[in-house]
Amino acid sequence: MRKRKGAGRPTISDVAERAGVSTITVSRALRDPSKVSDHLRRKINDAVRKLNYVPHSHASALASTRSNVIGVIVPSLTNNVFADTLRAIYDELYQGPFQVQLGNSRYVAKDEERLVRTFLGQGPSAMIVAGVDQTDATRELLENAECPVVQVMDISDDPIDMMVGFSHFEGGRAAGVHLVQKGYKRIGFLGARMDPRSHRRMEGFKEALRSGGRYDPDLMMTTTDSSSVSLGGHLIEQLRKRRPDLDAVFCNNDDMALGALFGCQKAGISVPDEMGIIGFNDLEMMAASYPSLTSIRTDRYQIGKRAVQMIKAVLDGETPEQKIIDLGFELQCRESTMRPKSKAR
Amino acid sequence: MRKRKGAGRPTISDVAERAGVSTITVSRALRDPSKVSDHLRRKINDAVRKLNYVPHSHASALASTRSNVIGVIVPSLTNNVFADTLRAIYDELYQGPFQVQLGNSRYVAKDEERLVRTFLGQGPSAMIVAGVDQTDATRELLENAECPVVQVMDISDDPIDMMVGFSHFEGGRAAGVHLVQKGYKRIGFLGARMDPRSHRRMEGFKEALRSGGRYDPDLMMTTTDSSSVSLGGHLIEQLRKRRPDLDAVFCNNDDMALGALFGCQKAGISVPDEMGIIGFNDLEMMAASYPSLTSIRTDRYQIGKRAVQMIKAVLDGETPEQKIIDLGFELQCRESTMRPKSKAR
DNA sequence: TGTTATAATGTTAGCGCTAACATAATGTTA
DNA sequence: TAACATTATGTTAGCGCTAACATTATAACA
Repeated sequence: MRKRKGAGRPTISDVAERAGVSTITVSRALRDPSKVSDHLRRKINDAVRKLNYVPHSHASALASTRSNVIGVIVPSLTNNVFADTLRAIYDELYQGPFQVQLGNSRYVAKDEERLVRTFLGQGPSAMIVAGVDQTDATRELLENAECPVVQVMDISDDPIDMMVGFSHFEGGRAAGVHLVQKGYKRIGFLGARMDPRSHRRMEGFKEALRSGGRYDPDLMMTTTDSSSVSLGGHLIEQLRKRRPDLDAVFCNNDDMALGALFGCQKAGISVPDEMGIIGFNDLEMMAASYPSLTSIRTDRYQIGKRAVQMIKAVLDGETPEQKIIDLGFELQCRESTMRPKSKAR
Repeated sequence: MRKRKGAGRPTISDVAERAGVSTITVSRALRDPSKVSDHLRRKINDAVRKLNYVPHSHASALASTRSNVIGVIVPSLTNNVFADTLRAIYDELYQGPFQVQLGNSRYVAKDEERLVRTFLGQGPSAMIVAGVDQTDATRELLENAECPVVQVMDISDDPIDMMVGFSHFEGGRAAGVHLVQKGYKRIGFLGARMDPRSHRRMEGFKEALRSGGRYDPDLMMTTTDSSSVSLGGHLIEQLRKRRPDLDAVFCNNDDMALGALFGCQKAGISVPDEMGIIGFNDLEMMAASYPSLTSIRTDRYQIGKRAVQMIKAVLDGETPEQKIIDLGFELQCRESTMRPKSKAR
């Protein structure tokens, strides 16, 4: 006897036998109940319940060459920014038949490549990847993938397939313009992690400072350490030690900005009078802090939502009217940069 | 002609043909290279590269009745607490052959049940679920699952299979004991979301207050709204309006605690002199804030790590020496509860 | 040198499901 | 009621891979 024993779980044949029908009828009853008469459907559902039958998704995927899996690759699980987008993706997929396959590239391009390769092996229905800075190999893999691909969080003029995001360069520029307009003179930059998106923010920021005649390379402080609240505090302390005349900073992200605020409070420097602070992303806490913190609001939730909507549309055979969606950003001006006019030095 | 056309991607037979070997040899070369001679292995690897072959994981899972998928179900994607555990799980699984299948139950027990059902359909190698408050049906599904199951973040004396976490009741009690010891008199509780874990924290907290003769039900303020920094500010404002004599609060979690701090600063109430604040989880920001915030430190990363280690051990045929791992917690006493002795009213 | 253990490769069948076609049951129309 | 459309169900094969056994090449040993 040379039988293989399977997983031991009930199969569709067990259900079919118990319900007195063929397997294909069970298959149909489960996938599209309208194709099966009430009479049989009831019998089948009973059998399913009795046997506690759960379809074997791998078998289904193999037979139908469709997996209903959407691969999502983000660079960080702990960064709230991606968490919001991820939540939107899950929310938007909640109803449908799709499953999310989530990968964490940890900001390492080679890891991303590995993940893309693995995910593509599952014949995903679609792929969502963060950013536009894939390796050439990753790009090629995704370009040749037989499924819709959406790059999220960023935009460029050269999408692999589709894109939803906003311009980090412009976001950084807006922050710079704001600080210049508010009358700050010695304007610095605090940047942690410094992934490609952060770099573009910094470049936009620098450009704004140059245009405003306020660019001082000595005030740009970056590190590859990952961002945190405490790091924001440390960096502003260091930068002030080097340049006590510093009077404003644009922080790489909101954690850093909050840390910078705490750092100032600890040092007895008043925000916004002696120090203007602006962050990036506008996490929920920015409005709630005291003083409230100015930030560049980005709609991460919307990004995830639109990405999934685009994917659904394409899978439904529609042609999206635009391949690139720029969701923009919005400067939320709050107390941390509300410098009284009179105080301008 | 009645051929089905497959996904169009190269299959293992294409590789076998090109390398001039049988499919099983290719299969072996990819899964366990030591079982194939150098000579053939090289040929096979060449063919794989030439054809850009990626194994079809569904076919593999079906044939081997092993999926190498570990199902993980968390109640929130945006809550940092789970993000840390999740990151640990991904980190710990990084090397091995395992894939994570992540589900978001949004704190809804029925959704969790649905997810468990779906995940079990993929014949996972293991399951990790958050908490111990599953529905009866979910419990039954998991108890009958033919794979290791680890409940994380919490502990009870009645595990489905294995458990890694800590006692929320004891954590809450420790917070209460701390505030009583510090000499605070009118001690309140701010609770958002109030999922079962938060409830146990509150119960432990109440017990400590009762023991210390400081329990006042009028000072316990809860809401089902999801927690946030701004909510922490609103709740403490409301509670102070109701009871201006309030002099300390234990917050449900750290976001709430930070919000409470900002709320006090806004109202001109000094922390810790006029108001003691203690949070739960000890997120990174707690140590960096000003004043720094006392919290109950929990090792979420370690929880994820140990969960995966237990799973790996079981899958390797080992019997874990303990089924329940209590990782405990640690009160981090910081400025926000450092009330000068003299100030006690 | 023949016998036996070991390593390397191949053959066959089947994992559980669904696509594609086939057939039977029912409804519709003139 | 014949002729046809429509709906409901069944039969068969195969998705791409690997378990289990079979065979052949190579090493080890008396």
